[in-house]
Amino acid sequence: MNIERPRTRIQKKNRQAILEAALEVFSTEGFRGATLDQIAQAAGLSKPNLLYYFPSKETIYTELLSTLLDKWLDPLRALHDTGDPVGDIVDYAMRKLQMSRDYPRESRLFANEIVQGAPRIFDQISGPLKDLVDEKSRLMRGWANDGKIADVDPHHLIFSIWATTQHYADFNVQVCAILDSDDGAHMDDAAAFLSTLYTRLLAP
Amino acid sequence: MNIERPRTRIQKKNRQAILEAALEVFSTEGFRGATLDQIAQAAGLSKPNLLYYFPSKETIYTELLSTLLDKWLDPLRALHDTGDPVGDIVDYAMRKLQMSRDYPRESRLFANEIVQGAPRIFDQISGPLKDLVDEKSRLMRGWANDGKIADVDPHHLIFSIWATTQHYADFNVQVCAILDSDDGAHMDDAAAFLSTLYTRLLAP
DNA sequence: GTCTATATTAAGATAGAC
DNA sequence: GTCTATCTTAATATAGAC
Repeated sequence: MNIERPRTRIQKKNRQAILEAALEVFSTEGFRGATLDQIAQAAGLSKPNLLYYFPSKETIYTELLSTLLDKWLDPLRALHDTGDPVGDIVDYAMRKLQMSRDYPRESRLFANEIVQGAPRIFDQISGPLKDLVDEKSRLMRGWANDGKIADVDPHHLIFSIWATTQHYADFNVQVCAILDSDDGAHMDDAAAFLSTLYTRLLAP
Repeated sequence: MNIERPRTRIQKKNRQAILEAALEVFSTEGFRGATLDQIAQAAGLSKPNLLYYFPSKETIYTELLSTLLDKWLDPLRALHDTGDPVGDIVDYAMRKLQMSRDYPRESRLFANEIVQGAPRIFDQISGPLKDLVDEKSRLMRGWANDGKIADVDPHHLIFSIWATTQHYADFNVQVCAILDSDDGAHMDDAAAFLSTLYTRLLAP
């Protein structure tokens, strides 16, 4: 307790390097497709050394998933009443689109997991995630009852915002191929389109 | 050439059983996650017998992908001018939603492939798929120029229709968990929501 | 904490009998 | 066409020296 422990600093640095490398590999290969060799190489460590920091491949993966889910839900948590409900919801969609632009690997990590049936994160989806969605759905329901936004199903509205924004991360290869566009060059067009889409839908 | 060849009938039946089993397994496990053991068992064949019909795991997978992509694009091909452009586009979205309801495994097969960078189907995306999308985008651009639909970016409109409809197949586990709903019980609500979404967007 | 070497499975694919 | 047996490789994980 008297002097600093440099070992801890090294540990933190290596753990971070591993999680960063694991995000890179898991997000493009999925859980089964990723190998510890790939992750170790990307992290600049040997495979046994990697397993010194995490007991198993599964542990790395689940730690990644649950850590990132929290960050992933920040935009939805931030949704609240500022006096302009339509603007609040459109802003939420824009923040989600920003997340897809800035953190596409996180988005693809979740996409891989959910598409394959959420075998390792189902509890967090049916628990905390569902609770948050239900809470924000009640908020939107209230706006609809007050005539502040159009009367649409809040759950399906949230699904559509997730789908349309995450599409630019999860299906990025397809989007770029069809638009003949580099990564992210089309994001301003996407923002304009989605802003129009949800503004017209929600106008009371 | 004189009498029928029962071997051919057996071959066709087994090939079909293998492709059906492979669709089931690949769509939930992804290419790397799926094993020939799983596919063989699901098809009711031994593993060597399976490899008598297809030379490799990769062959099964790519044959599935390219066969199904064709069927998958039928709704978009069917999009044409009937005199009611807004209705035509909404109908397209409804047909796509039907596909997600009726063929969720096909949707997840493609989702797995695209999310992971489309390593085995990229050529068909940047070729035939892009051509079809560009053609239908020109059609919609014409409608917008004639004032028959609102002036929105056709490519991003198509992306949003894909995203919102396929979401109900690809992220089905999450949708069901959040809605506390069984498979497909919410599809009518989804149809109503999406119909409203695109009708309001496109009204000139 | 990090390494080399290795144990242990699992999985794609083949050989060869029937 | 179908099977049993097997080859081969790759991948997770561990042992044990340093």
